[in-house]
Amino acid sequence: MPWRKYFDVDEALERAMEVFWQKGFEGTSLTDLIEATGVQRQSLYNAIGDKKRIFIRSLLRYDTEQRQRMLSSLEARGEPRASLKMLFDAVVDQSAKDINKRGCFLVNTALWLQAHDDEVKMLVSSAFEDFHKFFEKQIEHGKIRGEFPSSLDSAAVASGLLGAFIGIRVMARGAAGTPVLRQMADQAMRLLESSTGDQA
Amino acid sequence: MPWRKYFDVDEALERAMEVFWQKGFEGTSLTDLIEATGVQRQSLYNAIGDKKRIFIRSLLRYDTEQRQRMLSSLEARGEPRASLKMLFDAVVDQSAKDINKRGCFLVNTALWLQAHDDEVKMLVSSAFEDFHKFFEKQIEHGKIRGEFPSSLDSAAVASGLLGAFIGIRVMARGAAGTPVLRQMADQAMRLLESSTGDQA
DNA sequence: ACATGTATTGATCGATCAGTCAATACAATT
DNA sequence: AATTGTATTGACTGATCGATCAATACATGT
Repeated sequence: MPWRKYFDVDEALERAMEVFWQKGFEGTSLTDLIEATGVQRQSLYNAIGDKKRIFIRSLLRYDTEQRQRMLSSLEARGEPRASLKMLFDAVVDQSAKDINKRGCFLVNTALWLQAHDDEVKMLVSSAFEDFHKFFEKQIEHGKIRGEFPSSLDSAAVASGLLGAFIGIRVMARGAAGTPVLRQMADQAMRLLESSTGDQA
Repeated sequence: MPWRKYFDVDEALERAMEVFWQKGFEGTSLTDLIEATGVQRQSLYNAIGDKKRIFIRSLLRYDTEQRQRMLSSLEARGEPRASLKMLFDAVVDQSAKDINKRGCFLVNTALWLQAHDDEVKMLVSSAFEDFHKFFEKQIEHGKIRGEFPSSLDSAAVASGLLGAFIGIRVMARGAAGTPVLRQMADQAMRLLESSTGDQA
């Protein structure tokens, strides 16, 4: 019967993800993917599919390995304020260290949703919805624990945090230095304090 | 002597800007530009330059006509709180109306700075610096006028506003609906209120 | 009316793109 | 060891990319 030995698809996807992450869909050629994965064209097609499919699989991998893993580990701590602070600190830290200035694969993709089909749009949108839900849940939990003022509009503040997060990720790609990113993160945390307008 | 009649370079740049704005540098082909401007290849090369040059001229045009015009008109009002509110309202409004979901040309470009050369990087960075300065000046002015609490860290809040602005612009490209954008804008305005942490 | 010299035009360049095909390599089954 | 059938390999497809060339069109200055 047939030859059953494959190259490691997961490993290839990991490499492909890194390339797409940094150079985007249009900026990445199949030649780039071949060089990065060490896998020949036809083998990629056989094992995964065409370029769009490789991209989606890569994005999916990022979503589960980076975003979901991060969020659920933070969720497990049970200390909303500390978790949110850790999240924003981690983003700034990560951006400062990232010499390639890759930012966030999901955010990078979100800016060019029009160029992609509905499958990618759904993936990105639901990832951001998930992100929003995470923020909202943390805020709700924090309000119960007395870490945040109960006057906060959890859903609205969650949107604010999401926006700030994305802003940081965009600026981290090269348009701003670490100090500004740090300020952005600090200001995001300020949204969790009660403000003079809340009582109105 | 020579034939002195040209096509309208400014008009061509306006059309080119619209295409680059929506599809990005890599997503736009010379054929796209020719169709959009109605100008032949060689004429574009003669009058403006190569694709990179057309892109830079388009981006420069956007920067002066959209960003600078908006900011200086807001600056002229002399009412910082109202101006900042108008800015964020305008962004949300504009995003809601924009059927093509173009977002902001500068933000779109900022996410792929690595693909561009230093000239583009400088252009985008200084545009964002300018944006930051605008926010900071408005906050400073508002503090003097008593519209904002003097306890605010103007530079830090300016970073927060810039981050929020960018976040809105990114999500407006398709990953979120108008209600979420509105929440983001409202939360940005909350950064201008005094919060419990300010006195620490 | 003629000469001048730039603007425009259409054809075309080599490079690269995503994707495919046919030949080969080789492990598993008999 | 011969057969079987998938994995791999490298050559190749037409399309499209940005950019250039040579020929033409034509307003201007004499």
